[in-house]
Amino acid sequence: MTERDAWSEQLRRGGLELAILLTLAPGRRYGLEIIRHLEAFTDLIVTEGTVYPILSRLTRDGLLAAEWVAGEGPHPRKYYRLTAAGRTRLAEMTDHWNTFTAKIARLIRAAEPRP
Amino acid sequence: MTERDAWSEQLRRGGLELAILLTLAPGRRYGLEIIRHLEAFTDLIVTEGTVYPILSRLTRDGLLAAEWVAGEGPHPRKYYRLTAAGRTRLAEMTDHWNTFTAKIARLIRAAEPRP
DNA sequence: GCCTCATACTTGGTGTCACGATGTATAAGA
DNA sequence: TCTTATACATCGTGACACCAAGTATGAGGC
Repeated sequence: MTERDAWSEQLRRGGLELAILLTLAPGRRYGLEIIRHLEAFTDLIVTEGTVYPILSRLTRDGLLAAEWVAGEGPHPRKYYRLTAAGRTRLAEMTDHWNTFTAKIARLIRAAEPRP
Repeated sequence: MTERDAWSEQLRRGGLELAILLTLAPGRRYGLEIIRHLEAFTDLIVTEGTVYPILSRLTRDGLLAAEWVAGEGPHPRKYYRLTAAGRTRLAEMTDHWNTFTAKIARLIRAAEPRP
């Protein structure tokens, strides 16, 4: 299904992981907070079923550290923050992102009708 | 395996289809030619096993048209060109790409240490 | 005429991953 | 007590790039 926007889903696949790490760069945040921030700040709609698996994977890989905090809200929250490894990795990924988008941008310019 | 660069592969997934369509925007090209052009023009390394399935899918979806041409090289070549639908779709995708990268760029700026 | 070698396209199997749906738990408010 | 909002977790699914191996064609050497 969803033949139309199958591609945009593909596109997100690469970007979402980076987007989540970037969201955590300024400081710790919990799951739903990340979702709301992404939507408010970039119009990127992501659901829980998408974000939680990514957060789990990033934590398992040592890029994030998780910490339960109770008493702040109606429900205990699991806060995530970047580890040192996560920060290093984020820098690498940002770098990679920039060079990759530059390549695509170059193709886009080459594809435009001659000016 | 390849835990390290698993992400960069993910990133390519979204961009490759766009990159291939962009490569075909100026005119028709055949499979290996697309691979060589991407490598020469953008340093993007893609193998046959990656490109041909994408070309098949895009053709099946009506975005590309294929045509066998013999006598040009040592082997008959299958040339691909954008259809009208493909051109429309390419414009949509380019648009989508631009807005998406703008969102990530915004996150990157927000993640930088305050200047 | 045979044998490499480069060209060119094809295909099957594999692993990864976002996404939707569903479920569980907690506590405030009516 | 019953609803509602918050918050996190997970299973199943389908899509898809990638690797590897395979097929076909003709040119050049000897």
